[in-house]
Amino acid sequence: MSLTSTLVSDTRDPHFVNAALEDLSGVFKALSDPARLKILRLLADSAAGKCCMEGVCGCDLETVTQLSQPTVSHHMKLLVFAQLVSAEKRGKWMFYTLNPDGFALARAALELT
Amino acid sequence: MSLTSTLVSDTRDPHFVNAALEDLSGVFKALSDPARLKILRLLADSAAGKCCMEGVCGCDLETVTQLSQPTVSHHMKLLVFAQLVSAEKRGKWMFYTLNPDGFALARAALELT
DNA sequence: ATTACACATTGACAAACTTCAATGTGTGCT
DNA sequence: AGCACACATTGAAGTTTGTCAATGTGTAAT
Repeated sequence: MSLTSTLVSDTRDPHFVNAALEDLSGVFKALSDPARLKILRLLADSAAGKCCMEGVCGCDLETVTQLSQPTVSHHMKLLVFAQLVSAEKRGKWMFYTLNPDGFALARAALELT
Repeated sequence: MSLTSTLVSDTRDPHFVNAALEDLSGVFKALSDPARLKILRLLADSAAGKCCMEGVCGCDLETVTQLSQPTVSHHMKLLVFAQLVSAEKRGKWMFYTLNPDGFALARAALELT
């Protein structure tokens, strides 16, 4: 079952509720690290006002976050898995852009108040 | 600085940005555990349609989450600290209700897409 | 081919997290 | 006073997470 499919599932079905809870905790876990939040903010800022789907490459994220290359790679893997970020390989570089899917799931889950 | 004060701060001020990032990661961390998500969902459901500010007591949360009393107490402490939940002592019981502040902060942070 | 670069993976380690048993604190009842 | 109940705190065990050095993989240039 995909992450997004749980969004439109019958939330009274215990199976879907639990699945959604698992996916949700993964999304929020991905959001729960300062380094990853900084990365997301950078991706959001770089996306604004530029031409279509440019993205930010991994090596730039190393300099911004002051983290090692394996650590950045690890963080991006989590963000992509949580569908908060999309990754696209172009030549030697990986370009990252925000993925609305994870954000939509998180936002929907926060509609409790 | 309080959690909510960062909501209305100038987000271009690096000091406030970093403070907000720290608080944010705390809120999302509080949201990143399945047991705590289940608790929040229960609080939301119990709040709907009932008379003003009744709340759910801790002992009921033990039975719902199938967790020990110290574990539930630990989770509630985190949720209250993240301002996702408000706690009120009435007699022997602690009554918990959703706190909109933490949810508002989280929602505001997700407005990146 | 060789070199250089960007990224992924592995292994390891310290820190943080989740959980519970044991114990402490406060409240209300008899 | 004494007891029972609800919750908090402490201490400990097992798991997960964040981080980096070392190494592997793939791409583009010389």
